[in-house]
Amino acid sequence: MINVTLPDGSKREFADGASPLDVAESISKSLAKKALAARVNGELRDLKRPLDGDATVAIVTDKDADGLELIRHDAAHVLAQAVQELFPGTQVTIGPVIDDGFYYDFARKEPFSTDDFEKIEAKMREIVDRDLPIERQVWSKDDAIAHFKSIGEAYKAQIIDDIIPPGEAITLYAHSDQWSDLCRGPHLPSTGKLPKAFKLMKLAGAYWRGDSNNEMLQRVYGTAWANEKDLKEHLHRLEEAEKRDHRKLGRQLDLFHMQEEGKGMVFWHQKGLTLWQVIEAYVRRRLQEAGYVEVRTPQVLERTFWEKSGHWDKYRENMFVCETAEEETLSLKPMNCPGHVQIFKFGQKSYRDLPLRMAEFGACHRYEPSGALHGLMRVRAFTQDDAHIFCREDQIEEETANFIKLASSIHSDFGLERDHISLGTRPEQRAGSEEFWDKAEAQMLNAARAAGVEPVIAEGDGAFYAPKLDFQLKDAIGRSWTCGTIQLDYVLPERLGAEYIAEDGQKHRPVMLHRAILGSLERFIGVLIENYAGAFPMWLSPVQVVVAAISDTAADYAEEAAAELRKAGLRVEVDTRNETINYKVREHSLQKVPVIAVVGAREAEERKLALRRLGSNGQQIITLDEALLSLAEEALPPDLKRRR
RNA sequence: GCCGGCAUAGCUCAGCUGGUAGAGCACCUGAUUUGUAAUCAGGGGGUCACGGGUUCGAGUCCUGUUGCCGGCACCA
Repeated sequence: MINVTLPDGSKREFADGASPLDVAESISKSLAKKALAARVNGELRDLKRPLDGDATVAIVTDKDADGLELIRHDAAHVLAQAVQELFPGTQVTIGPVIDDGFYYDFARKEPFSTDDFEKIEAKMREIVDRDLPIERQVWSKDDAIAHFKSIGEAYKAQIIDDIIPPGEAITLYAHSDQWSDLCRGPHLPSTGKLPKAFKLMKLAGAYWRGDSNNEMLQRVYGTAWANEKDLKEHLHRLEEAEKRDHRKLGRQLDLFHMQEEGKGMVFWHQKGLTLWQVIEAYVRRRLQEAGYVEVRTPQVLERTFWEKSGHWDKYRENMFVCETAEEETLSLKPMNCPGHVQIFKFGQKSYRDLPLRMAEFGACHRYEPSGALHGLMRVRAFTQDDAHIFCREDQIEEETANFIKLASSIHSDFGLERDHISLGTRPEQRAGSEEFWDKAEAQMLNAARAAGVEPVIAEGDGAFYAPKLDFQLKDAIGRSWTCGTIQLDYVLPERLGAEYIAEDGQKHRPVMLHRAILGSLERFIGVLIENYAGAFPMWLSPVQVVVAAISDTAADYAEEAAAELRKAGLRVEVDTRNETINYKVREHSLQKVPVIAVVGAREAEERKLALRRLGSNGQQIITLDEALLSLAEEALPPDLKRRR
């Protein structure tokens, strides 16, 4: 006898060998029908796998997050079977679940085409209709390797060989006798349980085992949902997200453009630059408040300089190098750190000067691989809101914690929600002892916790000389970008000979904290555009108010009102064109101007403004004097608002 | 950099199996002086990304290059 405890706390008895499916059936026929898998003592298991003994059992259906994951995993398997049926000779490799769907990597000489998708999807539906029982099989490692080799699946054989410790058993999941795949499971009880709400999305290349030295496989991405409605909603969300694309909005709102001759370089138009300047001024105030000093270092420096810093050796491929008529070799700075060390080294520094927080809006150039370029998010010329904190070792934690608080406050002032903070730990290739890394990783973790955040551990993602914390923000379609980082560095001060006089009168080596809050102005503006879909809050909006005249009779007053608003510090445009007010409202609304001040004969007469807010079609008629006060107040950056 | 796709007017796009380029918006001109998301009429505008090739003839087919898009790798 097996005692089963259900989620509601009730207990039932079953014969030995009973499975979660029996449990589901004992509860209700409909539950058994909807059941996809079960959580047995917290572990996700196949529905038909017999219970080992007394257990708590929760039936998983497509309403659970677990259920959706199973559906996606099975969709990947069904995709693989469909592809192998349609394209014999194609080898399978791996097919995991990802956000919103799944992918499967195939090895096949001829490229797949998106034209094949329809055919593959039809075959997938056919496999669902076959309702093949999905069976869990336990194999020995050697048998499994021999099996996959015998059927020409070299990649599978290699995975098993590399990943599974010798002697350990592995599981295969078989779609009846038609198809099987190496898999930890669990899976649905049969292919018929897979909802047909799936769709193949895109085709891409991907290196075998994620290593660019390996051959490239063909990756098919798909999405899968519990039902047709969820699928439709997902596709709709993607369409909506596309409208927020910063590259599209950058053109529509006349913020910036890029062109062939300057790959990865931005031409900032007037409105985009205004946004930039507002952001820069805000960050400058926040840094000044937080005890930073601002500096500026040269754009181009001699090769010998970069040799000393170590970049010539380690980073050469990514540097823009140039030669002069006098045969000097120079490089555009790819980062600001070595320059800041020079300023630190200039003259003598005392322990009383520490921590020294040295900031620069530093324009850097990096020769990024062409395939990495992506709108404003990944460019070759960018401006970091960079700073280096020179401090003693015992100041690291406090400085790091304070930095995290400052960065969080700034991100929140911009209305951005952080996805997560990641702690990049020791990479495979690294400098420094294990003790050093143990200590450094603990310092970063403690500092994060002191600032009230629990970082997600990114194994092996640290810099080669020390761990780092990265602030991850998401774009419109869910891609995560690093905006903000703090990295510990003992190496550069050593290399470049930075030192200070301590209380003991001796020279000591400072530690450096590299840190940025926005990351780069370019990327940050890209994220901002997508976050707001171009409809910026008043304080960031390149144009805050458009004064639109209804007819020529109000034109003079419109100019006068605009001049007054400008005097109050607002960014204002006037529209006295010979167009209807409907046309003007539409145009400025599409340009996402937060406030349109409509003025006609009445307003001119009474010295008033009819204010219309973006996104509402009501209006607020107030006197020009009132408007000057209230709009100026509204347009104040968040930090200045707090000071009042 | 690698795999795949795409490239037609300022923008968004149409142009079937090769027969000599089109729409809407934008722009310019004129009329209209307008009350909260497109006033009407007329006009100008394209080496069809660039370079080779096939053909009587190429936007369309082949090929090379560049750029962009989606991934992968990279991002101290």
